[in-house]
Amino acid sequence: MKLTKHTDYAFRVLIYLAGYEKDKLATIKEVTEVFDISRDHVMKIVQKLAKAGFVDAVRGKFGGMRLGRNAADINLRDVVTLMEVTLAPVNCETPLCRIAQGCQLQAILFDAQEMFLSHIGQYTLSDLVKPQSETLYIIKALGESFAAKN
Amino acid sequence: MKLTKHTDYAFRVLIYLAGYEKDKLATIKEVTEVFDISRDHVMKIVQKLAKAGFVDAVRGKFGGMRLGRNAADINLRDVVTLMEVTLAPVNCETPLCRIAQGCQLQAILFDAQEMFLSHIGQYTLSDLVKPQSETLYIIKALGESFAAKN
DNA sequence: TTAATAGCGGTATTATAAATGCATCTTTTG
DNA sequence: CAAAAGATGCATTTATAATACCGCTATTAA
Repeated sequence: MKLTKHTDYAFRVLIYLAGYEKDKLATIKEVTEVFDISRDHVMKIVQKLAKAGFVDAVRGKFGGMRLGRNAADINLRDVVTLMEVTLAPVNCETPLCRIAQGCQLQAILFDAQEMFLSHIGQYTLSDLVKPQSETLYIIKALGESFAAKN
Repeated sequence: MKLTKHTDYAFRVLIYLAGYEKDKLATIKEVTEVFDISRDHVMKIVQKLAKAGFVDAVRGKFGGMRLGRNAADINLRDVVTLMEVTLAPVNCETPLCRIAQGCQLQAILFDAQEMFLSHIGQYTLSDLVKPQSETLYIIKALGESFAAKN
């Protein structure tokens, strides 16, 4: 049930970017410092998000990243399925479970997983960073405090 | 999202016991051999199940175990919550996430988890081992083949 | 045309937690 | 009291997530 930190961090990055003015670029360094995660780690996550089109990464001096599409078009389910390597709740195949054939539990667990995912699928990034929200306020403050130091 | 093998194995043990005649005892050894899991491992799982009342463990010679209550009274959600140590999809507290305060994602993920659990909660062990089911047939066969060898 | 900035990507290492194994105990019955 | 069977604590191994390292490529300004 527990999601990996990759997924967790991916959400943090996306939320942070969603709080930025559209088209303004945030650097890896900024995200790294704001969330206190290692540069390399943020790098991997951003690359994955970039490949999936959730963020645009701009190389070179004055480069950085921004959302690759509108926050309202970034479905949270898609982020989870992108970041999580193993989603299956159980592995009945290797090694093969002696009672796998005809086992009713598999279907129940997979349906439950689908319930989990489809609930998340009801939301987009824009639901996490609403106009007057506390989250937006906090992000702005973090961004400003970073800008002041640099 | 992935459940631990402890949970997986707990289900296998319960399913196996549910296929037994009521009050007839199965030994750890039998479960061990039938599912090809180590004795020590099965032990741990059975002990946890016993403490929760899902199985009755009978010590001493001619001991063994049986279901601690009717299969229809063993809710699958309770089994999962018993066996899984960490159910929380994310940990926003340690270390504290900079945007935890007012974060909408937490609620969404926890609600999704609740969706997962409540779907499982709609079923009991009796749904996994129905009277004419393939599962019951397989269990019986496995039990007989074990008995023949011992 | 080079220095500085910033993202890319493969590989290696470390940390954590799950999975497993070991040793020794108690309980029950013939 | 011996054999069978479960109880329990601790140690070890393994898997995988998390992190770090290193050299690369792209872009821009002096």
